[in-house]
Amino acid sequence: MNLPPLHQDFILHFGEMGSRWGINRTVGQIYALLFLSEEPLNAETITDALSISRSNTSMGLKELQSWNLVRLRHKPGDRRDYFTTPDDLWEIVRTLVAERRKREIDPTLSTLRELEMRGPGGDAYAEARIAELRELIEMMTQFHDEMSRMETERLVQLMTMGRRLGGLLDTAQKMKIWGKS
Amino acid sequence: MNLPPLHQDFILHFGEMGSRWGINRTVGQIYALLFLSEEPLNAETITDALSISRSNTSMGLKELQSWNLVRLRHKPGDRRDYFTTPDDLWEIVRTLVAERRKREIDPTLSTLRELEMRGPGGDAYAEARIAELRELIEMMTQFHDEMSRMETERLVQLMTMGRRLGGLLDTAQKMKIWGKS
DNA sequence: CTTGCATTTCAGAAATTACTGAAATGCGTG
DNA sequence: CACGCATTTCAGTAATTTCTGAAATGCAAG
Repeated sequence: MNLPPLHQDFILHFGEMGSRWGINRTVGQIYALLFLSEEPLNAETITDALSISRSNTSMGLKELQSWNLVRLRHKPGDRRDYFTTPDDLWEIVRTLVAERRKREIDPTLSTLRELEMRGPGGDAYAEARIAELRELIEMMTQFHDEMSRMETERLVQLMTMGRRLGGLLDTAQKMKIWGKS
Repeated sequence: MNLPPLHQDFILHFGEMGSRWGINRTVGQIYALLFLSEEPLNAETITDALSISRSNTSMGLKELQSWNLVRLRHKPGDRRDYFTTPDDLWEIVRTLVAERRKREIDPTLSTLRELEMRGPGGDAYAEARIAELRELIEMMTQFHDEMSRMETERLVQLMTMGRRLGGLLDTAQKMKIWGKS
């Protein structure tokens, strides 16, 4: 890996972090490398920059594509694939959340619903617990749906509200801006 | 593993899910088992229920304790340790978020800040990218701080606002409920 | 201080996951 | 349709993580 120290350290950090999430070190490093690069990079360049095998690069890129985290580009007169990350960081966050939801939340909801379908079976506590968990997850995904309907600007606005959130709820409630869901 | 099918399937599901997060299958299963149990369980019971080794149980419980995800209980006249999960699901979510933040977000923020400290080094794009990422993460953690200051009831209120969030922002802005952050 | 139970530690075994090089496939160009 | 380059697949190997049984530790009660 022969990169400027800044890139080097950034990439190593996200390699480590990657392994705490579901993705492996290499995939994290590839993403970090692309993230810092203004120009799209091809597989050969990535392979050299990270000192990994060409096939590892190929698998890593495939993984990133399955997460919708990289975009494929082409240069005129060059038939190699070039990869970039979106310029808009919020778009990256949205993609991450959406993909994790698809892979983790949705299957969990199906399982919980399936378990509830079986009806009472003797352990009322466990059944209540499962129902409660399902409700919580549904509530959070609905909230997320709402947030993802907002454009970036609005989201930033919401985020920067800082400590005014609680007060806002008060005001809204007094004004009956919304009713019971 | 000799459990009712409901418990069985719930536990297996969270075992699988656990491995997508940083935690391993066994730890996920132990947590799922405790989650469904009204009564606190001791290590011996868990070992038998999941058909794992006693030492594996011990390590799993240690891991869960390090995440603050289980509570230790004692029964009079019994010196074994008993474990439970909190009744309040929101508390569980809060703990999860707080711990992941401590382990993933905070170290990342330090790294990014350290990288920025090094000052201009030739790659303006990469430096801008890192700064932008740091700002995004800071914004999200501030938002999270705000949300975690709210009590459960308020949070549910916020979550169930459904599609009224965007409108609420409009209204609030018109009324100048908050200014620039 | 010893006994008896409960828990933890730890080194090695087992299982899983990641990585590589070589071969195969795909695909545009002449 | 064959050549050349780019990418993917895959079987074997390497590395890492998880799990176990045995030994060590801890600790309350007698």
